[in-house]
Amino acid sequence: MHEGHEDAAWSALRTCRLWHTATDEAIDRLAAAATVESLPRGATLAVEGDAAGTFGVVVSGRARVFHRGADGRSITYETVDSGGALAAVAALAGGRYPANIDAATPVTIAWLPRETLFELMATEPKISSAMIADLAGRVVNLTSVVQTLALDVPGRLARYLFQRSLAVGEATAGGLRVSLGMPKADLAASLGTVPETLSRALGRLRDERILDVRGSDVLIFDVGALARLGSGYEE
Amino acid sequence: MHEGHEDAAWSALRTCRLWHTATDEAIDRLAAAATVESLPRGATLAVEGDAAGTFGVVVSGRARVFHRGADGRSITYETVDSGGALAAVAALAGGRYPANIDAATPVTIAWLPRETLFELMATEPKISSAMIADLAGRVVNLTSVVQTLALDVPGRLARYLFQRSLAVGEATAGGLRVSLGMPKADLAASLGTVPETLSRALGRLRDERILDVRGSDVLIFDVGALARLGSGYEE
DNA sequence: GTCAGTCCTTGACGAGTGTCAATTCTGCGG
DNA sequence: CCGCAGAATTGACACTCGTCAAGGACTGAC
Repeated sequence: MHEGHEDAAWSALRTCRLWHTATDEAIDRLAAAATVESLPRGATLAVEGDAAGTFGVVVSGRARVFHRGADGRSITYETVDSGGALAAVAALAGGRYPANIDAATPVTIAWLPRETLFELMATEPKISSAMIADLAGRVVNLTSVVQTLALDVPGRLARYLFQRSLAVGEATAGGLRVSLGMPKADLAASLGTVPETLSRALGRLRDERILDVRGSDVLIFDVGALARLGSGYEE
Repeated sequence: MHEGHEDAAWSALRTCRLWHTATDEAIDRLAAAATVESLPRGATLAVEGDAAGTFGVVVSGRARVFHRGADGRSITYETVDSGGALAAVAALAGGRYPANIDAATPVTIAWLPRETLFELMATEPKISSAMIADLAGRVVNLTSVVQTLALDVPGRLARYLFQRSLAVGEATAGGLRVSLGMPKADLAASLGTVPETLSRALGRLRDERILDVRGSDVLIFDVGALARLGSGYEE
């Protein structure tokens, strides 16, 4: 009944880096065990503290993994795109989700029982290496989140813009043009602040002649200054 | 020449949970490859960003893994006691330390070339499972660090005291007696703040009749209030 | 007992940031 | 061209927290 979905799911499972060394037959077994689900933007996929019997692979769209503080403000741990694993840590470590997950865009997820992961690791030992590499990368990524939180808002903004300029920066006559990639309100939330403070931070960087704001793009004049502000080694 | 050290090192390697399923012969090989080093309190073991060719196992004492912000303030990721692994992530993931490490007490460390870890994983596949469990636990621990950073200082203090009350709390007539476990200056640093603010936070909890300060111990009257303040679900 | 050194506490102040409210900007339909 | 709704900006203010400075308490040595 869901043939279209399941083909896409197979591809997503195939490209998931957790088991990129697995055989196609193993992927077939995974796909057979998977439950595919499509959800609109904003939908909740997992709630911090809930019991976790399954883990997921993103088939399409983008999911956001985050913590929500007492006042409702949120901190983003990571965003996961097509082929990425969700809640793998919950499946491996404990029975509970250590974070919330929601749909940053409309997403399709293939959910798998955690047992299939254990079976896969048992039958194809090479999978373990990929898993270790993925987890180690996740640890490094989380330390980066902590470093970001240690910065003030202009620093976090600079760090974000610097990383984004490497990814989608486009050299023009006036400077390096970078789109913010999302509405300013969303960007503010993902930097752990509010639109007012983001606006002031952008204003401050503009006053310092580091960049200029053009709607939902920025023109960067001094990439080095961004790197300096964002790395935490200023002055 | 270092017989005493190396016996202690062997025991530490034997108790390290990364390879608790390994054979004694494998531990012998590890011990033979290890370089043992003793350092005084405060010594630097690793610097964020440096190239990492080795990883370590704590033989005795306690090491602190932390990030240092631009202003010198530090955030503690974890503390590692005897039998714990240091810089394992750097060995596995990239070539560089993602954090600083120093000696919280005088420590003795057994340093191992990262290749020995790979050899061990290759010859004893079960090691991989232990490694995965360790890394997954590390991820969970780091998300807890992020949650802590999302709280204000009284919240962080409450979280620390709550966790500590579970570990070393001692019921007395006057309330639950908990020792802070370290000088207040060190506690302040490990909570990511300064002694002055810690002192005020303790004063505030005292004013709210949640606890009382007795030198380097606290008497807790209302454990539930601590749990509430520290979990981020107050009011 | 006294003295010195260390740790802890308290007060005053400023920087950064969230909140609330008012204003301006932008895009779009009538 | 006008008007409207949502987004973005700006200003005023309170609160947390780090810094600096001063004062107090505890410990150990002589």
